[in-house]
Parts: sequence; structure tokens; C-alpha cells
Amino acid sequence: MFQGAAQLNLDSKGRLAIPARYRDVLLNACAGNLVMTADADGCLLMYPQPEWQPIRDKLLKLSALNPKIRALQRRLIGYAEDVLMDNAGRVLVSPALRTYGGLDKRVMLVGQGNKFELWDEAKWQAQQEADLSFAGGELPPELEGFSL
Amino acid sequence: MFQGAAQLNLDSKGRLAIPARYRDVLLNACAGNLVMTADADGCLLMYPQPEWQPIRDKLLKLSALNPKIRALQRRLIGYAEDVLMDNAGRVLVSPALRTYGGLDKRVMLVGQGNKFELWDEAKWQAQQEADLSFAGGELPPELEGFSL
DNA sequence: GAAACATTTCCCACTTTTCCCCACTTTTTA
DNA sequence: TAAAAAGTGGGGAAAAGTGGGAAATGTTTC
Repeated sequence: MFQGAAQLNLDSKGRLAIPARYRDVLLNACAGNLVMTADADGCLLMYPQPEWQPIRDKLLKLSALNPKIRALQRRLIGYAEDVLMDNAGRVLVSPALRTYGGLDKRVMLVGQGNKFELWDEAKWQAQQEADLSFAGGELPPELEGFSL
Repeated sequence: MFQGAAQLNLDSKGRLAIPARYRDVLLNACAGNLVMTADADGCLLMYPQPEWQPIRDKLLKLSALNPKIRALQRRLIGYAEDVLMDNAGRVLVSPALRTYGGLDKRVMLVGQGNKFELWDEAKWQAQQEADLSFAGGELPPELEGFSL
């Protein structure tokens, strides 16, 4: 269960130091084996390898002849990379993924349940504001009866 | 299982160096025997030979009287070529396929489960943007209940 | 039919990049 | 305040990328 947002810095080689509070969990859950991929909203996603696998398998079973499914497969499978935490608790974010996410130095790592989101800090701010401003209007039916 | 995107360069002879992380897998799965062919979206496809064979067989069993099936057969079977990895882990992309895919030098090799997609870099970028912008609207029914 | 030329294929060597490990600085906690 | 843990940076060995050249195969022309 991952939650909470942290402002972090990529170092000069593009490495991301995972906050210490997650490291033991990640070592136990997957021996530091993580999967990074690209999200439609312009951020990156980071899964423990065992969480990623069933999602990938479901995706690959869908028909590649449907254009929307094909697009989803292209992004999620196409950008997916195995990454391994090093002894200092860092993971290397590949050039391809850094480019996709517009990551330079200042980034936000945001816990989202079974995975993390990784944002360029400026993009994260923008997304926050966008989410606030469009929050009005109709609620989706799934939220009927939902109370905080 | 192939995943991940890599920016690669064709050399002056039209050879493509397969990223090292795939080489052992490909040698074990098919002794370096691959099949390249043309995809409808303007990229090339590359299968390990054992993955390609059942697809080809299924295609050939379909009725050639249906124009859409006929078109699919023409492209996939018509452009298919056997290629063999050399000792340096490279495959030669034939002039015909290079022309079809508009491949010059800078290309993207994208893992897609049982196969690879091979794109001209500029085309790949364009395709990515197109996929994002048309993602809105109705989801295909197969994706109901799909969660990341 | 043979020889010369062109083309392709295979192999070797060099350069570049990547990855892994170690050490230092900074921060936190007892 | 001291010790331990976390954050940060750098260096070096090993592997991967790249290009060129030689040998073999095929083709064309005389």
C-alpha cells in the first residue's frame, strides 16, 4: 500500500532515490524488482514487478486489431522497463522514459495504492490545478452514495 | 516477453543492432531466427520464427475472397522475410522493408509481448501523439472494469 | 564457359557507453 | 554530541555499439 507524495531530485545520471520508508517494503515484496512505464496523463507509473505482471498479461490478451486497445498496449507495454533498486535504494530512469515524462531534475513521487506515479514537478502542479477546476458538474454513477 | 522502447540507429549497411538484453532470449527461443514483415500502421513487425509460424498458418486458412482478409494476407505474408541475427546481435533490414517503413537512420524498437514493432523515429512520435488525442470518448467493452 | 566485377555475408577490432560499487557529505535520532 | 542512516557524487571495469575489411557468393559480359 503506497500513499503520500514526496519531492525528490534526479541526480546527474538520471537516478531516483526511493524514499527510505518504502525500501524495506519493496525489498520484501519484489526484491527491488520494479517496472516503470508511461501513463496517458504524462506521468510515469512504477509497479512492484508482481503487481505489474497480471496487468500486462490482461493487456496482451486483448485484440490488437482494435485501435484503442492497440494504443493502450503500445504505451503501457511499449514503454515498460524492468528496473532494479541498487544498494543505495536508487533506480535508474531510462532516457526514453525521462523524455516521455519530461523529467529533468525536480520530480514528485506519489503513492497510489499498488503503484507509484512519477511526475515532473511543474507538470504535477499543473495537473493539480486542472483537477480542481474541472471537479464540478455531474458525478459519475460509481460515486453515488460515496461519502468521505 | 518483450517490452520497452529503445532508440537505435541503422548503420550504413541497413543493419539493426538488437539491444543486448533481448539477445539471450532470442538465441534460446529461436536461435536468432526472426521474421520481419509490414504492419498496417506504417511500422514493421519482428517475430521470433516460432511465434510467427502459427500466425501465418491462421492467415492462410482464411478465405481469400474477402477483400479485407486478402489485403491483410498480401501485406503480412507478402512482405514477410526471414532474418538471422549475426554474431554481433544485428539483423539486416532489407531495402524493401526499409522503404515500406520509411526507415532511414534513427528508429525505435518497441517490445509488444510476443513481437517487436520497428518504427521510424519521427513516425513513432507522430503515432504517439495521435494515440493520445483520440483516447477520449467511449471505451471498448473489453476494457470495462480494467484497472491499472 | 570463364573471368572480372559487383554484392552480400561474416568476422574482427576499436570506441563508447553503461552499470556497479565505493566513498564522502548531510541529516536525523538516540 | 556522537553514531547511524540516508542522500549524493564519482570512478573504473566490463559489456555493448559501431565501423571497416576480407572472404565468399552470385551475376554479367565477352
